Amino acid sequence: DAAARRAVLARSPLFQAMQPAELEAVAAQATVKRVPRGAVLLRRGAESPGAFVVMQGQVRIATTAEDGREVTLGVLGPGDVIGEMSLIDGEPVSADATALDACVLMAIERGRFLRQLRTSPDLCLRLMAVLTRRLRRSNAALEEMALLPLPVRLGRVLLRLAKEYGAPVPGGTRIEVRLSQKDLAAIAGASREKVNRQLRQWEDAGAIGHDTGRITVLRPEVLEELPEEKT
Amino acid sequence: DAAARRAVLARSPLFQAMQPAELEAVAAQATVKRVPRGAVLLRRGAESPGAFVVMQGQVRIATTAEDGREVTLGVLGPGDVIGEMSLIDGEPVSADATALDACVLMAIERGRFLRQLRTSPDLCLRLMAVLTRRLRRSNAALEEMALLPLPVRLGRVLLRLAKEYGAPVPGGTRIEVRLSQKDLAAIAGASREKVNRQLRQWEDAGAIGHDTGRITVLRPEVLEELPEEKT
DNA sequence: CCAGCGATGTTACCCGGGTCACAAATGGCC
DNA sequence: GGCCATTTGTGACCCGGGTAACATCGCTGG
Repeated sequence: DAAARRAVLARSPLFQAMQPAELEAVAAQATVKRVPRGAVLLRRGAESPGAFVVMQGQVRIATTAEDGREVTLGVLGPGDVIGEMSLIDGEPVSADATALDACVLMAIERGRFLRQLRTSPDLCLRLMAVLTRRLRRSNAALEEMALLPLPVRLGRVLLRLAKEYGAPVPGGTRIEVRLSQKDLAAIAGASREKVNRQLRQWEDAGAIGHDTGRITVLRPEVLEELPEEKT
Repeated sequence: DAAARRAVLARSPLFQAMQPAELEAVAAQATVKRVPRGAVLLRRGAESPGAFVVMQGQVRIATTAEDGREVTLGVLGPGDVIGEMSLIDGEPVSADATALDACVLMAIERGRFLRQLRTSPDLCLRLMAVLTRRLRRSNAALEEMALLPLPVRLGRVLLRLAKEYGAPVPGGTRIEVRLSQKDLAAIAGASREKVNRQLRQWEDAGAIGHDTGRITVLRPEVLEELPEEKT
């Protein structure tokens, strides 16, 4: 549906503020793709299949080592772009992208998008801004991983998810993403067991609640203020 | 010296392959800045003072927590750009940049550079490629930090430094960057003591050597092949 | 020239958090 | 409804690597 496409594009950090004509051009040429939960959109090592703009649902970006342990680099939702890195430099895809939900995506073909980039400095600048934001976040994650203990990291993950994908419910904010404890562990960079214990502890303290696999943040301040420094 | 400036620009991933005329324009308008070892080029939290292209020397990008512990996000050398992130999105600088050597830099003024970006899609694409490469590296670092034990991480750090800043000497490759063990620890994300032990161990095994604060990689294969997985 | 401070080298100790090994609950899905 | 697979919940154990606390060795600058 063309109207829906435009609506998503308008909210996207990449395409927002684009001239209506250009926007129309993008929306018109893009093909919409529907995928079920669990679908693999990008596979590490593959050639760039173009990029996608998420219209509905969430996508998890992660890498898996040979021994099965994995690290989640981020969770992206409506308006976000995936696969743009390989699209830009032509290198192989560097991480796997899998759908956490049933997703609706807009596929962007490589050559066409590159051509569009060449004609639109504004689009270029916005894409740079997107890359820059990712880089900032990646660096921040690296710093946190190196300096902060697990409970703090996990707390921040939950707060961020609540901010980005949260819906207000009586008494708190419900995270509308389907994430298992294993997923959370991969995001926070820890073992599933540790995550379980920490969640349980917060639940006992009334800081969070959960049902049907979704977590609700009840008292953000408890997750926020944890011993960043000791002594 | 204008010729030297052009030479550096020509080797830079950002400016290489630029039209001679454009290149000339950039080189002409830029102001050269010389700073001593230890000089702070960017300070976290500051407003963007523009960007710099490193012409000579090395620069360390790092963040410091309040308690003094720090994480080094990267080491940049001739041809590399620093400060471009804040320049692009106008957000405060997110990491500190300090000179590891006496450095020669080319300062790029923000407004002017943004204007130049608007007129040159090629420049845009190359800047995106630079950002993309950084993002790939940052993600890889995150993954390594989460999954690999310290000796492997440190080995990779040394190999990378040798590849990027190494000079061939009889029997090996000498890393021509002045890095203390503390610096290495901050790069590998570990304690100084651990780094010391590991280096000593490799030195005893004849894999590396050192004098005057510089490390020489003698047998790269020893640093490469370490137990990535343990059964 | 030598005082002093940072960089190195080394040890003993301790703890966060990972691993292993389960039991219980949940929830798709025929 | 019943079955199998994935999730969740917990305990015991162990180890990598951080911390603390030093001795020594250089540069480097006054």
